[in-house]
Amino acid sequence: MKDFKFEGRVYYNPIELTHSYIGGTWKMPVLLALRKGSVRYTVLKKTVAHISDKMLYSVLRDLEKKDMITRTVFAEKPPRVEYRLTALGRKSIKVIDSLHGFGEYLIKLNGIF
Amino acid sequence: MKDFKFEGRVYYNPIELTHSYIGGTWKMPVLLALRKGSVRYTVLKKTVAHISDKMLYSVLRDLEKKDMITRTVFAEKPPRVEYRLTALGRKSIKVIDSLHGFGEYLIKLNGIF
DNA sequence: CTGTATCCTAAGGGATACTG
DNA sequence: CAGTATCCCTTAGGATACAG
Repeated sequence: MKDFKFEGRVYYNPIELTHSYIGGTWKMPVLLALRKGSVRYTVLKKTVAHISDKMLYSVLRDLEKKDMITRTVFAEKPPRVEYRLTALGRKSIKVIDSLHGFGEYLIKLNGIF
Repeated sequence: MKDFKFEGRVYYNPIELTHSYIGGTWKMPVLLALRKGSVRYTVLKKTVAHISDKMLYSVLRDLEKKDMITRTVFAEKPPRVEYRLTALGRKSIKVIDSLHGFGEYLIKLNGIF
């Protein structure tokens, strides 16, 4: 694998690029929370246990920039904003499921629960 | 999903546990470099482009502790040490391949190369 | 050849408070 | 309801040097 540049930084392999899209503690849980369809901010916050406002908003902005989700604002009062997976976001779900499955295997393996 | 404790820290979901096994910048590239069989330190270092001694040794120790790889020392001169995937390590390869595939898709998508 | 140890920086992420 | 802004701390990871 040759190195490559993308948006101002150097990557050494495809896995690093994947990390920038779905890496970190919170991106995957948020994407999973969107798998069933449109979800609004407050619901998202409740669904993704323990996430702070700061991390939720920063993850949402980042995923939006990377075209993994869309953000739709409804001109209502109080305001309603809904988030939804794009085609690329849906594609990532398969990968995340794989990670998730491995995690469940590890839980069994280690006798947790 | 309920929270759970494992080796002294709290996890909120299976994905966090997976991260602790194969997360970070280097664990996956190192595991991939071992997929074909036993590999010794120097070869590993060359195979995993750009990794420093510090990160390589720290990743190897961590993976060993988590039973993802084994370390075998041969009493030769100069010393020879070989690393190899365990069954659990081999299981992780499927997951990593999935991440890797997504990365290759992203590369195409973004017109890199 | 196969590591260890030390120092240092950047970035991820928690806590808290505030706003249209 | 749906964010933003600010402060702070921890940890991943780079650079460098040294050792059996």
